[in-house]
Amino acid sequence: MASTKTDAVKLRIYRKIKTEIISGRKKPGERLSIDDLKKEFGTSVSPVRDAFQMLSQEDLVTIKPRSGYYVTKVTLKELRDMLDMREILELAAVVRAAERITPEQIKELESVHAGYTDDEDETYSRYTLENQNFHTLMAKASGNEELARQVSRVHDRMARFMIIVRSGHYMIDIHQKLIDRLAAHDASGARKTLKKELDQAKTAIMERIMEEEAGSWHLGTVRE
Amino acid sequence: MASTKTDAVKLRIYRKIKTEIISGRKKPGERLSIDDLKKEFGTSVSPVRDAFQMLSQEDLVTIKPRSGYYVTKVTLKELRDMLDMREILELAAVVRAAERITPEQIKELESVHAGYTDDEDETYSRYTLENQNFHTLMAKASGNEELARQVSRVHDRMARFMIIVRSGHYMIDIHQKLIDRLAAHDASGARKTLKKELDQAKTAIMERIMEEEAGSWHLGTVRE
DNA sequence: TAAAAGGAATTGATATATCAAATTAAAGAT
DNA sequence: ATCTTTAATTTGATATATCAATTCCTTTTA
Repeated sequence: MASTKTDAVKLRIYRKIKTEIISGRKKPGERLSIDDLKKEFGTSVSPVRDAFQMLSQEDLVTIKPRSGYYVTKVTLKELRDMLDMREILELAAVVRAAERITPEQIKELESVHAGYTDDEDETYSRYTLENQNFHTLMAKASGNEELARQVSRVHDRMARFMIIVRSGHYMIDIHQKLIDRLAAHDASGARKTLKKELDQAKTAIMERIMEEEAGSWHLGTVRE
Repeated sequence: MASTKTDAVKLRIYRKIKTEIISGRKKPGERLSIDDLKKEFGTSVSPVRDAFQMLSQEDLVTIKPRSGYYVTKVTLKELRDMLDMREILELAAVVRAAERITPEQIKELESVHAGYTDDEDETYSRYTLENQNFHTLMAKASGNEELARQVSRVHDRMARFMIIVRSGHYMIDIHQKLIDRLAAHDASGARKTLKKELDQAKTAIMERIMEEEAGSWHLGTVRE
């Protein structure tokens, strides 16, 4: 996953900006300057523009023609739509995965899952990343690559709102149960378990948003 | 939808190539030359590259770095995945649409549907376009804009394989019934009706593909 | 003082130039 | 004659230059 010397410059720039947006370091509404990036990477405008163009296609960057590039703002409505999308895609994926998952794929899920601990010192972003990893792997086990890619995409766009519910080992327990149900090829059990996790996550996200951003139209927007 | 003078050049180029790919005029595997496009539009390389970059993000164009831009090839597996995706997305959409569709949206669906006739003289592409339009409108009625966009995207990628089953007024009947069920806010009825249409379309597509492209790895690929 | 108009500065879009990789064709060896 | 190696050509990637729009600040006027 790391950048190699064969990678085009635009891909390195693309990854850098994407990480900054997903992690929340670059706030919605914030301007992304071509000039800054080209200086940072010691390149010209072309690769930077290519990178922005790609990110805009993923809805992470919004282009205001002849004006500038901005981190895409997310409205409450859009967040709801994304959470709904997540449910549609992941529930479809888990049912298919339960039918056809292989022992190797179970092992992969377990190895990602083993990375979790309930250690409070662990960084927030590490949990989010591993969680995203877990869910993407599950989607891949569905056998539908397009479905897996869409799951990953939705997670990317929601990453900065993702709240990992870890109270009382909740996450660890539920992921473990999900692995068990998948290994037993129990589709409806796996579906029910995942639904519980998704509901929990949705509630946590919406509650925190409502508290923190009450009265504000956009979410996580940069103050100007 | 037509290009206006305020549109950036890259958008006009983007639309042109997209139409050519979706309609099947540009065949999978076919090379798309920057030089040709820039001459055709009387511009320089920059807008053409931007357009290609956008299309590659939608999986309509594949970039081979330092080599060229090609119309994305579609394997049988990928077509299956897309048909599966279509089912996942559209079934989720129709259930939501049945719950919340407005009289205005019903009217919109009816007006698109009224465009259908069983006239054999009508062009194939007109049917495909109207069908895509109908299904996108339905997805929009779900209230989830992200869902609607994904439905539209999947239709774009599958457009050249779409076979409208019109024998015995089948399409007309089923779309009419779908409108009826939506208007009655009958979610399970609407779902069942749509499922029937999707199954029919899937079977028709797979059967024709199997016949016409038997023994070939890729679908609709340009002979070289 | 505030609003509007005009102009300067910033910045992205497009055009042109240069560079490097990849493909293809040609030449030589087996 | 065919396969391999190498050189030439094609073509995309990147860099630089120019153009045009937008933004923001200043100045003027009500």
